[in-house]
Amino acid sequence: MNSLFKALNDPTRREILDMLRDQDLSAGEISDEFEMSKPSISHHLEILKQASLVDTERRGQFIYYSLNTTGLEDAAKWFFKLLNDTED
Amino acid sequence: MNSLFKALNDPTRREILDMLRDQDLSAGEISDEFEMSKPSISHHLEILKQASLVDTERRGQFIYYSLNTTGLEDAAKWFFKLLNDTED
DNA sequence: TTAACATTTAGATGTTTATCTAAATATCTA
DNA sequence: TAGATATTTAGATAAACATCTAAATGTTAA
Repeated sequence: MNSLFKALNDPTRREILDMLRDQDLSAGEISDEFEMSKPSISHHLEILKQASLVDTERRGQFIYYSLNTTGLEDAAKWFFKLLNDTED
Repeated sequence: MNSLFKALNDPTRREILDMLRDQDLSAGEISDEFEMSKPSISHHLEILKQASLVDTERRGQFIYYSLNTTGLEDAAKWFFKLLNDTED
């Protein structure tokens, strides 16, 4: 759970997740959307990967990133648990 | 959204939220559950409050903390949005 | 009104994090 | 195989963060 919340605690990384909702994107395509160096984006992608929020797949020269919905569901469950069992 | 994810990105704060599911607790009662100084816990509580994850109410000498379910629901909605509109 | 208790504020310190540039690695194509 | 392109790794730096102790503030009760 630690790596998950760590990964979500950055606006750039949340925006990357948002971008991946529509389509898979290569590291370069993601990087193009930000005014930030490629190594920095690469670092953000690595943190998202460690948190099981994205998956990767090499296609030729490119490495494509996609959302890992299982990871997202696990995060959503954490909130459900907190909300559902709460005494009001 | 920034203060929300920042608040969630700490195991102590997440445990505090978990404790508050069952009952409201004073700052001291919360502090008793951790091997950490009272000022540190106070600081964590302040961050949870800024994120609208908890509310406070003074009762005499004590200040009681309770879960703010609205704040939690907003967080849950963020995950829903990411999950529901995703192309698979 | 003073002593005791509950909580927060202030200030300091070590660690983690986001970012950069430079260099390394991997793949494709001419 | 050499050059070009895509991505990551390494190393450095400044900012943010978690934690501590000491001091301040707020409340109760004798």
